[in-house]
Amino acid sequence: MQDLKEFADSPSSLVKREFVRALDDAINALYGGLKKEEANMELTLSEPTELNLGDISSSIAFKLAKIAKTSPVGIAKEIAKSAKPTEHILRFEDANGYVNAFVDEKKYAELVLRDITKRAKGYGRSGVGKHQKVIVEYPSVNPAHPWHVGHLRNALLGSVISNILEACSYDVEREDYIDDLGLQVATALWGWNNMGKYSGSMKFDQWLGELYVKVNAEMQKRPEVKQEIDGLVKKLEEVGSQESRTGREIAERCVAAHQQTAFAYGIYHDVMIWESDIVKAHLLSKALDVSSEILEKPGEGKYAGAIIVKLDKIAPLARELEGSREDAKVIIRSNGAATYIGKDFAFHAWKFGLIDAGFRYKKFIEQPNGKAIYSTSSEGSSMKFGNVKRAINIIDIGQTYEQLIMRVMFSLIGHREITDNIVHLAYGKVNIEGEKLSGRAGNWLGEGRNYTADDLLSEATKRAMEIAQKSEKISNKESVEQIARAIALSAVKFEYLRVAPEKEIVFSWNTALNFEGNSGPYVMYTYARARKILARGNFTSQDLSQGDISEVTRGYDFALIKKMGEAQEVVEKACAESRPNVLTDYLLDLSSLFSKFYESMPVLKGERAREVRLAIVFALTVVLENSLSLLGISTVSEM
RNA sequence: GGGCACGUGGUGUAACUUGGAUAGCACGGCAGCUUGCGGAGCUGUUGGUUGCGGGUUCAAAUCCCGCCGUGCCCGCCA
Repeated sequence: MQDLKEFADSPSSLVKREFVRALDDAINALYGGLKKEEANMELTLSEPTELNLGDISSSIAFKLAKIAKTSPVGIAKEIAKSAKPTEHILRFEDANGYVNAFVDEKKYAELVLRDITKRAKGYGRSGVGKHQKVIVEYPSVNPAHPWHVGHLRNALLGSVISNILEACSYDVEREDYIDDLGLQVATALWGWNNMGKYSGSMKFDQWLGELYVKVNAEMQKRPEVKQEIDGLVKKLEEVGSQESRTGREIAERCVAAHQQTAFAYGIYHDVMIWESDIVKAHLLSKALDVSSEILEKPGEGKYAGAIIVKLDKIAPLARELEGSREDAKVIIRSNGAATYIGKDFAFHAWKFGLIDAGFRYKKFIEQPNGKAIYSTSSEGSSMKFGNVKRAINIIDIGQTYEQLIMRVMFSLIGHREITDNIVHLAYGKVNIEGEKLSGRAGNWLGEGRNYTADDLLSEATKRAMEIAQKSEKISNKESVEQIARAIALSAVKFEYLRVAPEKEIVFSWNTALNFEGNSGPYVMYTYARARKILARGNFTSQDLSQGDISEVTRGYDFALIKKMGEAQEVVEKACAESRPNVLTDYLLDLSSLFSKFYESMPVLKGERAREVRLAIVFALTVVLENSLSLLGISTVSEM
């Protein structure tokens, strides 16, 4: 287990703290009696709009001015005059009522460069998670068709958020919930029995998806098909039935195909939980036992025979539900089958260790990252999955209502802490050029409508190949394909991740295959250029000490250094908010600053500044590499 | 009927949680930069009453109230 002490202070937070202390001291000396406790000093901090205004800024004078009923300009002036320099802060100035600090660029550069070199791959990581156990659920695609471009968003978000949590010292369990008992699998099973034969010429999930679409079309023509499928849904739940065995087999083959997609995108898991194993473990009745106090079973009326939760119990804790058309939510149907909310509640009771499932697990497949995915199973051994402190569910925004009810139910049975620690990461839908992605209609696969995640990757790779083949910078032509693949992945991933999760995305080939501007390839390109400079300059990381730190100026070199000093705070922010776009923004900032540095400050011909600039370039490659790896994007040294 | 999310130049977006200096970036348009460490780049320029109207505040894209628009949800479907 990693020692959390090593994460004590990042360069940017260290300087912030010095700044805050200097301001505090100055304010106490000047206006000892003035109540400034109300103003949280941290929250007044920002970066000045221009480099020549300084490096850190505080708007504290505005708050004090209000209390003292004088002008902020005068207060800022006084504070700036009496604040004492610190180890890394040279001087203070006031401007427009702000108090600005000028960091000693030489000392700070040394601090940042040394920290990056020392921590290397660990640079940018944080200890805030304190090894708390958290389970992240994604993408939980029905095993009846391939992933489409919308499922990909879910999987990428889940995978990257897991990476970020891990970088913040959380102990992460990457979990995938497989509903092999639902209508979708029943539909596929009907097709399997009546319409199709798998020849092996196509990826299994693709084939199954097309079959699934055909069955739906058949259902429109012959209503009796729907009834047969409904019958299959029941049969699937019968432990030991022929249908349940075949259904699981089809689902497993489909999931194995999903995993090929996942691996191609560098998306991994630790454990899969199958609905059929949840049923076998009687998780539901155990969940009912612990929640019986809030459940009702009406003998008559609309909900006769079902087990329900009254919404008026929930509404006081979730005001969004007042005024709903319904007055209750069904947990168990009158036919005995659980609803989605019922299942999800039981599942979360397991996740938090409220009930024990006695699951057995077997190894499902060895992943390319060297770790196995375990799967619940009727055989195998017991393992320590679940029993977490926090659960993050990557589920689209349309399910907010259900997630809310499910979460609040825990408060009603006396587990407020569980409600508070189930995070519904509600992401916006991915639409395709004017229409919705519809699983049922299957408007995203087959016959020229290639919107599967596999289609996207092969299209992106094709496009990257065209560009990479023309590149004169790639010395080893045999690596062109591998490089093109890395570039294609970066383009697609970056494009998905740069948009805030809650926003809807209209999928378009043009933006998904963006290789310029705010894009993954742009960041990779920056990295490749930096690497080339290091190679030409024969730089090895031990040379860091040879750099003459006094050659650092207040130009783009220092701007870049400052940005690099923020890495850990950026990762912590991305983690706290579950927003990978915080990281993509950071990478673009870094890349853009490096480009400016590169254009204006020669490294190899930098004369006396050569060594320290090489060190800056090296530091940049480390920070880029670390940040990109959290996004699941790999680097190449030429492209 | 109720609720949720979104609304920022022609387009895609950042900043909204925690109010703060000239609303940042990219695409597109226009004009430039390569016998220079990699032009997938850089520089300049064009284009915004931050959906509308009020309010709070020294200060509002950000907070509050009321509207409008778009999408989604409120099922014994998952």
